[in-house]
Amino acid sequence: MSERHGEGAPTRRRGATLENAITDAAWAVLVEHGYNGFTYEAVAARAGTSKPVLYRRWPQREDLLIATLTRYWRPLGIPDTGSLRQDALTLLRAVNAERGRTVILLRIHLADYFRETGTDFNDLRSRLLPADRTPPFAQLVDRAAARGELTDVPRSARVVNLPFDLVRHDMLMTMGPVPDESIVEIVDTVWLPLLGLSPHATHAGH
Amino acid sequence: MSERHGEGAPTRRRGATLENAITDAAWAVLVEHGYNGFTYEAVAARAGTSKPVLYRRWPQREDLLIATLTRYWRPLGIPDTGSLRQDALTLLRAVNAERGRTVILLRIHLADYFRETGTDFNDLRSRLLPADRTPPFAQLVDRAAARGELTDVPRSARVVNLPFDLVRHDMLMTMGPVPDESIVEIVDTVWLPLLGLSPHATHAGH
DNA sequence: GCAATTGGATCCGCTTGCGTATCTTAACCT
DNA sequence: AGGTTAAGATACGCAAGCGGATCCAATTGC
Repeated sequence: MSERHGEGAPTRRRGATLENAITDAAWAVLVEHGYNGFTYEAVAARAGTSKPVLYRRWPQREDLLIATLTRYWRPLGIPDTGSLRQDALTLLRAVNAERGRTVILLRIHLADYFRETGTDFNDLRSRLLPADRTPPFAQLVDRAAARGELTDVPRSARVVNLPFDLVRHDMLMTMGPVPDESIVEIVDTVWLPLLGLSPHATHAGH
Repeated sequence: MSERHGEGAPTRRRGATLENAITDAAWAVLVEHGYNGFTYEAVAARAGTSKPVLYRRWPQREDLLIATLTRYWRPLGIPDTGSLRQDALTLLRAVNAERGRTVILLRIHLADYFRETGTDFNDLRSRLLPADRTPPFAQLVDRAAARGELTDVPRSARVVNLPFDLVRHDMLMTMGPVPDESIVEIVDTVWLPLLGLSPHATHAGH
């Protein structure tokens, strides 16, 4: 900004305030222009600062990328409503709301990054998340079995993670969040029947 | 190539021969470097020719892209083996083999193209394929119902297309073809049970 | 065999982003 | 208050790709 804003004293950000402003701008650029539009010039311009400020903190583009993603990637909270169906719906809605853009970003817009660095989505995830816990839906199913809502037979990961995969699939196809009816449909007409439950045999119908 | 090759007469391609060589090179560049690496210079170099040759034929980058994709996008053949399970396996294997790279390319590497042009995957598909026929899996299910293999109740598109979606999902996640066991698993442990069939109740087991 | 095409090499000016250096001055510390 | 830190503007040479123009010669059609 070479312009003075209004007549107020020129404001100059520092430290964490500045870093947050920059990673916010970086995120916006990433979402709007993809990894190849993710240039130091674009991020600096968007953040209202200049390239040297970025280079001083993140010498490599990858450093800036990681810092940006870290700010926007939160581990999912695992719901516990007492009903498998409600747990599933709640979790999928959270995924849809919180991760709608992130999933697109990671899987699609970062494809160039993965190719350039020779890395993989899993490499990136292990840099963002501490450990590999059991997948969210496996936790839901385990708890439902412990409650007696499901019989305690082994189930394939494919069936257990099916709703997650289908929602992710729809997000990738539409490049955005998924309508809520799709989530309900996936749970009620695909997943619960496969597990041997009918949607309304459980408590807490919809 | 300013080098002469061996001592043979310098060969100069023309017409269709040249165009095929160029679109082949363009495809290779697209697969290896994505849409942003899909430059006239890179394609020309790869094809062993020069930029003006490309510009003479395809003035816009999009023209070259469409010409390239057209060469590599074939409508799927719909199998008819007499058994729903075999039909499904055959179709999914064909998708996996023929479209493994294409799906990745279209969905992921062309994300930048879609954003830049403001277009959509469906826009592109309608430029590559003539009409929108009924989806492949709907045809399989209709035929199975006509044979009496399935009862003739209405089924949601979600359930009908489930195997296609799951294979596509796996291809997108692994950025490549899917192991054959996944295909069998999807059909036998997910789809057929959902349709009310057990994998081996039909003829022609695996 | 000769003339018309057209493939292929080379060069142009332009733009964008890179990564760094320099300089000012606002914001903070003690 | 005075000194230190670092934000932010500006400029740099470099490289890649763009979209053409120019030129030569290999191929083809007649």
